[in-house]
Amino acid sequence: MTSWNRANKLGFDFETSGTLPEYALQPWRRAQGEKFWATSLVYINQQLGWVHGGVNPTREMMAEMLQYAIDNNMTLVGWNTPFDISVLLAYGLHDLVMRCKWLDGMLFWKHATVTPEYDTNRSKKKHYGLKGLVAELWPDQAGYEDDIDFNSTNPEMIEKRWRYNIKDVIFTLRGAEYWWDWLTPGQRRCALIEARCLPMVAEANLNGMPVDTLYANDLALKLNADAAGAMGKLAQWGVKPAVLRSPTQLSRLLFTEWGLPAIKKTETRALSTDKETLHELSFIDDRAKAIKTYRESVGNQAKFADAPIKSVTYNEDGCTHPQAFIYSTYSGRMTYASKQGRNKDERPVGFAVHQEKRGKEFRSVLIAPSGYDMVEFDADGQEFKWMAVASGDPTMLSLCLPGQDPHSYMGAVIAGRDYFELMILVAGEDEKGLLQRKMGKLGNLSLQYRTSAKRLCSVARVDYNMPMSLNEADHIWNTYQHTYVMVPVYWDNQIIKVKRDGYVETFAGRRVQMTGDWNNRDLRWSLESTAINFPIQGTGADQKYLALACLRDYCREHYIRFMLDMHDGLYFLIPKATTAEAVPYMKHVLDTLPYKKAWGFEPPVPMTFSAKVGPSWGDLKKWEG
DNA sequence: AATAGGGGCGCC
DNA sequence: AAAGGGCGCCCCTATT
Repeated sequence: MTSWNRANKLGFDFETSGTLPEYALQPWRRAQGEKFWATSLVYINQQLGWVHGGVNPTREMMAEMLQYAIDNNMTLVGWNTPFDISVLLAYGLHDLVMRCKWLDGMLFWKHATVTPEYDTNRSKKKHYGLKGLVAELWPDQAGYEDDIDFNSTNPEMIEKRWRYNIKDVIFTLRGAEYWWDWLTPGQRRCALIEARCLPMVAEANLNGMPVDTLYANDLALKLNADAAGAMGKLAQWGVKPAVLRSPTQLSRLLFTEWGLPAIKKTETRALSTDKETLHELSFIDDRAKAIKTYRESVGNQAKFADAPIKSVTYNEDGCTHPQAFIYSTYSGRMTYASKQGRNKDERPVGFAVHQEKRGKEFRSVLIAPSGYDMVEFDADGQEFKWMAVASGDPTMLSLCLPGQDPHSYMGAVIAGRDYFELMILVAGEDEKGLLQRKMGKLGNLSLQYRTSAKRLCSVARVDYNMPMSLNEADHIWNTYQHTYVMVPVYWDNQIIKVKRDGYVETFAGRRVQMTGDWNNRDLRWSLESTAINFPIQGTGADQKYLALACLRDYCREHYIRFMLDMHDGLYFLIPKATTAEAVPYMKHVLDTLPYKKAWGFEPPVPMTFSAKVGPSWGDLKKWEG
């Protein structure tokens, strides 16, 4: 990874507008009778010292820029580049876009400086915008964006905006170069792989995902009926919905008026009214069960039925457009924003797709566009495998080999029976066998990161609805410690190492600064947990970006669209006629990702993916190739 | 009226 | 003393 070469970089930036000011950030409005447009495009060849582009840029002007970059083997450099790429895509330049190379200065800045949030300022999330960059690096230039009207058609303002646009590109190039210099070779590798995914993320944000609004309406009605049913049971007690929606009022009702026993407290020492509390209370009082049902139904309706419908209504294109951000977590995972603007000005472009409940009932809300199959590639046992690699635990590593079933193994150890015997029972769908495997799965998934027996017990009871005593939880906890002996050793060693180094790295070289106050009683546990967790979770993120990068060309050649990232699951839309050929090919690419070449590290166990195909998110079937 | 923060909860 | 981590969104409440 060499030093920054100005000769092969082309800085660029758009200014945009729309029939409403907020449409300036919604390129998908272009397809709706051109309610979105670019007001200005600047691209700069720093080496040759010229500025190209112009105000009211045409599709031809944009194509010219892309063709120039391709012909001269130059890389386009932007700031928060997915947005600007989605502008180009909205103008119909898909093929050229996918053939170009892209970078993002914001991405470098993030890689260079990211630190866990609690390590710096708990309340203020750092922003990595261009204006913030200028304020930090060139404070005398700060405020250059003042008085810019992005929507005005006044000739003076157009001229002013053009000069502002030029400044943006200059700062973009300077900022990208500045932060590139900060990066270690490993960080540069990761950032470049991530940058390969920029146009795919731009495409997903632009296209959004079709919502089955009829289905979503039915779901809303059903959840509404569930809530009404629960409310009906509570009516004789004079309970009002508003009370159930308010933690303070609910607390008064449960513990003062009804005199039910307290289960646990919140961080601020109030009596908790959460799901676990209601779950435990439901064993002694049916009213608690009805309250739990009511709260879950109401919450799920708002989040997963009403919100998708609202976004489709707002977007006017039958689609929901949660906006993916590559940069938003320190671990490297993408997150999705459902809204643009804040508070009263909120624009509901999407919904909380990342939190979508598991299960057909909810996930059927999202469907493939006509002519496409929805395809999911899921990284098999991703966190279990990376923990096996990180800890070097021989038992874990052997369970990552083909034909093994880690959950059956753990279940067998917990039950004190033979592993292969249990595997046979599970294969025959024996009820007791399946239950023992489920227990093993719970242990494997819950105890990887220093969870206590107490918490394990709660997860089992509340989330899995499994009866479990604290004694049984203790047994599972102890079994985990004895089964994967190197995992607790990894925890200890990792804490010492990260404390000493002042940073923590993934297997790929992604890095987070960890120079916080390890002696602070309130911070220590969090810092330690990040030290343990980051190599696992962050490597998963690196793996996802590598996967996307390696699939990009194939997707372009076969009109396959990247749709959604769910951390260890990647979703694509594949033209139906292509699916039969594409799925096995893409699976092969994913099963043989070039880790050694990309990261300089070859995982000692096979990293495989499973494919699922179907017409909607709720109706995906395992691909039997 | 608008905003910030807490409680709670969904996913990985 | 006890403590998995990472997020974003919904709702309510207190504050200004």
